[in-house]
Amino acid sequence: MTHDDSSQITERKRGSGVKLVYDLLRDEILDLKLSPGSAIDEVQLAARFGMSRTPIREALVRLAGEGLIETLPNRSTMVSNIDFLGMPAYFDALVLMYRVTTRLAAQHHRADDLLLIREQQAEFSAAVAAQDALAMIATNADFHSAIAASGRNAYYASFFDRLLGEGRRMLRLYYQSYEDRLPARYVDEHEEIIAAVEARNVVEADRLGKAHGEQIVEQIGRLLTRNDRLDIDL
Amino acid sequence: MTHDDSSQITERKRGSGVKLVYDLLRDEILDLKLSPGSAIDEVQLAARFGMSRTPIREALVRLAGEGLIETLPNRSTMVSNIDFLGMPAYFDALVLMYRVTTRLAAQHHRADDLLLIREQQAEFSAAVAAQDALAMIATNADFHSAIAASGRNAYYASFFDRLLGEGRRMLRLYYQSYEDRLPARYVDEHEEIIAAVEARNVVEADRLGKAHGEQIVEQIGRLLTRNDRLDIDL
DNA sequence: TGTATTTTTTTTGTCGACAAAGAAAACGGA
DNA sequence: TCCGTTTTCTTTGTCGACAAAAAAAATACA
Repeated sequence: MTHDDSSQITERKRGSGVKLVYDLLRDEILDLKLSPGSAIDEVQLAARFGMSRTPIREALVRLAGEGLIETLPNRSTMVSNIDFLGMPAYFDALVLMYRVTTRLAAQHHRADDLLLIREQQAEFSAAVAAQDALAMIATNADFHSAIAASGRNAYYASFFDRLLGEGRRMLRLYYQSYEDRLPARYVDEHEEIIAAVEARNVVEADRLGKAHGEQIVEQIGRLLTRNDRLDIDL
Repeated sequence: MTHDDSSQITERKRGSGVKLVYDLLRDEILDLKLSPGSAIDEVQLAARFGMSRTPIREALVRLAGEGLIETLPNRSTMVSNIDFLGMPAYFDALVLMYRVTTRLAAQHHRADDLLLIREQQAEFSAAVAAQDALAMIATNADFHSAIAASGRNAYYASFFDRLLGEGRRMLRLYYQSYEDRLPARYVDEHEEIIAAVEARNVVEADRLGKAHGEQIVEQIGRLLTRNDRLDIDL
């Protein structure tokens, strides 16, 4: 038994249960609290949240729609594995979306967007200062999500959100091993991005978005090749 | 009453019901057989398919995940409206994905991919010859989906599929009004794209993808401005 | 001991029922 | 007749139960 939240079986409002389960499970998956490949038991979840299987099931269907869990027909459902083979494709898409969303933000942002963006940047900065890896990862995603939202293209924004979500799991691996060296640089790069967006400097925003994305990709790539070497050395 | 399929309440295999309902509803929505904004009644669907509300509900949750239907809390669920205000953003994303997927296809396709692509092109060509608007729209999407799949980037491919799906509804409007003029040109452009992909000519594939996308966007744009003028003239 | 077959157990997919939340209709007072 | 209140009706969200599928365990047989 790893849970002791039996005390919070309080009255919930009708219809709120699904969102509750969905949000919590999503976070646990993306933070690697639920490890990829581990099984998910509907009955156990139902007991844990003090509700029937029906709303649990609905939350699982939604998560499956996002590719975060996989459901074998008639048999167990499990947390999706991280697709290491597909990582080049992932990075390609991620960098492109960094570029496109930052560029569009420079073009289409409105004054009050910057407030929200600065807010996210402040939270990211605070997480870096506090050395809180999990918070760093989440607030970094929120920052870029806010940039994307200010670009006023819902299609890019939702696609980017999905990529960032998937990326949270890989970043989690990254921060687990490297132990907080470079995040300070990301804070500075974020500041540069904000400046370029505010100045409506489209070309510079594009360049910074691309560089920022490639930066992160390179770091993760370095981690992975290091892990490969370890395998060989054993 | 518009349905008379009460005869096909045959034995289904356990677990197949959801997919059945999902696929059918999805097609009906994208073909505009279910008009945007129209209400969806769970009970009625359950009766129509001869099953309980539970699997119907699961199919609806999935469709909601793709944005094809909208669910107001505690109140009715309805087919999503086509977001005309968001169309510039949509076209922007669509053209970019035309480019990227065609480009990647030229880079990464394998020999047997071309067979599938040519198959889809043949079906599209047949639909054009038969003047079957609905089939044209669906097979056109399938063609570009096959191109994207051969590019070996699952992230782009699934995003593109979603855009193409949403686009089917707009194309449906388009073909309803214009009555089959330009489709023949699209067949030729598809052939050019296939040739560029097969020759692994990345630059040409990129150019053709972009041109093909902008072509379609321009046509739809023309339709919409014409409609605007009609409104003013009344 | 090892393998094929049957039985038990676990877990999912589906069902019918019921209560909550709105919407629509019925009602009443000015 | 109009407007606010109450009552009925419709539709959703949730529940507990049960049967189908597959896995795991038990059994039989060589």
